[in-house]
Amino acid sequence: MANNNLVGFFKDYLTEDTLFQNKKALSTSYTPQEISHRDKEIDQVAGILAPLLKYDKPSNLFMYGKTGTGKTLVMKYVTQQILKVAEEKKTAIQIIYLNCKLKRIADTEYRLIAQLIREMGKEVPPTGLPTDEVYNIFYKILENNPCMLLIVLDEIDQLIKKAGDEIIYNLTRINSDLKESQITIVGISNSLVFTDGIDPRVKSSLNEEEVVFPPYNALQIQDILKERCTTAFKKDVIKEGVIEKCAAYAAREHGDARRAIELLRVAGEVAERKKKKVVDITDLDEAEEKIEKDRVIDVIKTQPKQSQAALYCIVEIFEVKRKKIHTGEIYEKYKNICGNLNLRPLTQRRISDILAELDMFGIINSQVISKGRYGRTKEISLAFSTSMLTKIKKLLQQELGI
DNA sequence: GTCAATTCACATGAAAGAGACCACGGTCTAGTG
DNA sequence: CTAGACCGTGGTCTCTTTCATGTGAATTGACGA
Repeated sequence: MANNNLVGFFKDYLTEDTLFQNKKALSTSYTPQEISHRDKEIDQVAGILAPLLKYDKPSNLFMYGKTGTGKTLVMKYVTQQILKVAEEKKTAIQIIYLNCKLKRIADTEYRLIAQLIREMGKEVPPTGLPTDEVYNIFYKILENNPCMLLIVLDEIDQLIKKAGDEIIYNLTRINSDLKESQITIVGISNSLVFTDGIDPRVKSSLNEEEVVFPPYNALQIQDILKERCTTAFKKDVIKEGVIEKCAAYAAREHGDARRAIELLRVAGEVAERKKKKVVDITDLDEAEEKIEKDRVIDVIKTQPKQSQAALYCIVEIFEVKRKKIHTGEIYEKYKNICGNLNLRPLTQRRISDILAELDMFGIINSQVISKGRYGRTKEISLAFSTSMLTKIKKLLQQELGI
């Protein structure tokens, strides 16, 4: 675009009518006025947490449910309402919401407590202090400002997996020492099975009450999407069938409403960029592809060099072989490549872990298989479509500086 | 032919080391009155 | 005398390595029919 046109472009851009009315309604952090199809869960959660308002300690609560089933939404909604009442009645309630998945915020014991302290308005160095010390600071704050503290730990499974189950035990133990304040913990988790390996004491203290969130079915997702659409989009922008398809897609992905909403938003953006007046099914398909591509690219870019190199090996081998690949082959290739890249080759043990990480990010599919006499290995294939292969390869070459 | 033992090629776990980052307290240094 | 620079110590955290143990079915080989 020539420079002299740019001003015109921006002006056009401003006056151009957008398909959206209130795009925020489609963002992940948006809390709608009313939450549909979750009445039962809201009532349960509210019932369990209500004692807070009377300065009674409620039971610790545990919430299960797959991603996008509205756990966080329900929790935020209920806590908002509690805070509203608390403000009216001048009840000292503090609610701290922490997402344990966010790196460098609450993924270790130290950081979790440090973050809690920060939320309560005191500064703590990000590292350098002994963990006991941080506990002491936390304890003192609680003793000095008596309150009912509700800690919501989202994705608590990540925290426990990385940092062990002692944290929860320690937090619940603080309670018995506290005279003025009380702590209640709410754990939110995606996986139903994660409590299996943890200390029974921790389990019982955490699991005093539990609420399970079933996945939405296609019809429910349709309802939710329709509701969001009326606020988010202008009238009659969404063509018939789009919402239905969007819902069907999400229902296939274990009823993930968040995905469905994101899909709809991206579809809107795609249509808008094409200067269309409506969003139709082709936009939806394009959006699906775009989301997938962006996700993969985003993950790859944020990976460390070693992981990128490992992935590059997989891509290269796959280009030739077009079949499932085994760990051994990758490691051989990887060792060769390291020389060219000026990388210190890691041990096979580490590469094995890196492969597991890539699997977790959904970049590759790996499955442990036994080939009988010929050993046991991971069978690996790429998790993105082959049409993206060359693009990904180029991206990797660029990242690695080949 | 049948069945248990063997074997392969890694997976998976645990522990511990290296190196980065950081806070804290003590010591040293230079600037100030 | 004091503020700031500079060290040493002790702490966390991430990424790795090292060592050890586990694993599941194809293969092997002994055994009996």
